[in-house]
Amino acid sequence: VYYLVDCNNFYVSCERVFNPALAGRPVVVLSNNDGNLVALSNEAKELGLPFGAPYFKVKDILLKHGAAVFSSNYTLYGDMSRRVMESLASIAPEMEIYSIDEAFVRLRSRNADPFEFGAALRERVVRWTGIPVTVGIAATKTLAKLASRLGKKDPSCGGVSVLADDGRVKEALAACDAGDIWGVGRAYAEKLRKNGIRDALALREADDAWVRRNMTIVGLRTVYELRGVSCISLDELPPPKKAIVSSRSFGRPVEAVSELREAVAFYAARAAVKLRRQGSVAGSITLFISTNRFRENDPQYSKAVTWRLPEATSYTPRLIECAFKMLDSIYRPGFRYKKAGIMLYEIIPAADAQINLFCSFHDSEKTSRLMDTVDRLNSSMGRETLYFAAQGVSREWGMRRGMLSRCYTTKWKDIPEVHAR
DNA sequence: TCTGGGGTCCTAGGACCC
DNA sequence: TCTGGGGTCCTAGGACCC
Repeated sequence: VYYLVDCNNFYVSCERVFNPALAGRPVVVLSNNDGNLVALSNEAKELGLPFGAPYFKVKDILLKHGAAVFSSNYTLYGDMSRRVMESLASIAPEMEIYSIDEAFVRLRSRNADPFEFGAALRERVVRWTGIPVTVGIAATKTLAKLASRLGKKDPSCGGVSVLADDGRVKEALAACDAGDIWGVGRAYAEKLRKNGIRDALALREADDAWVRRNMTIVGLRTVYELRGVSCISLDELPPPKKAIVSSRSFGRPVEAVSELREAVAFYAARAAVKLRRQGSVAGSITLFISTNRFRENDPQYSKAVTWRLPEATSYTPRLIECAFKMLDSIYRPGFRYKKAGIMLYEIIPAADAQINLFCSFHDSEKTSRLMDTVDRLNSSMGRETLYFAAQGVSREWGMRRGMLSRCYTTKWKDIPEVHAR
């Protein structure tokens, strides 16, 4: 039996844990740069605001209804996520962390009552973290996803939604658009509709050969999962990343190459940290820069370049040096740049890296110890305890986040104070 | 003025190898 | 008339997820 544990309006719930006055009010959390709505409380959803709406377009509605608005505080959400996952791990025999706010749990025991175990999972997370969750329970991951969706729509189920007997499964599938099934996106939903498959029950009963031909093996797996045949396994430990991306829009347009250099160094350094965290090195690096595509009357320029490194590395100074040269190769003056980013590819375990006979510089034990020391200082003493000067100090190009809450769980000076009288 | 940031997988077709 | 059989690697494009 699969259990999908899904946090309700996760980012909003994180804000509410430390700010109970937000209960019952419409609350939204914005994407980086205070760009779009990425999390909405139920009250905010009731105002008819769609996920992903640009903030500046819905600001007035939010203001009118007294909504609380937050910049995204990933330090807080990341730490709360860790707590939720640790709570689950304390009773889940097998578990996969699927995203920042979702985890799959599997229980093989035939003795356990699914509803009771689901309720236990839910109770533990709520009690230990204050984050409300919905648990969807079914025979496959895809059906568990559907179960949790239904659970969120039906407050009377108390946050635990079981989709067990086939009669109920059929009923639920018949009432569900095919496009709302996990694994069926916009394009496939449209294709299905054109072929007379509208609801998920019709998808489940679709012809295997047709599905295989039109939706590849991936689509066929989804169909099997709807039939109760488990095809998508539980991945208990995440596989190492094959690509690492670090990019951001700027808080304002950037024209000077000196500022772009800071940003590019900053992204390269972040990507390198992610790379080292999984014990890998990267063999190639991509840099892209672009202007603001929404400003149609501005001159537009966007360019990406990929270079192969002479030797795979995770050494930050080398990646920064490379990024600088790449920037010089594509930068053109006279444009208002809005975004830049670094991507790392050809990622392999550090121990497997091939040494280049013709390379004048090899990553030595010394450089890797240096990086290890920097990483450890930053993880124990706080982000950016040490960073490279090339990343810039004032970072005036940095992102806007004017409505940031405190880092209640990760910064000493932000810990909430409680006064008892 | 203002529009996010990460990722993965599959397939077809072409080039190449013995 | 009739032109083998078995592979790998790479790329672009398309799909999906949170």
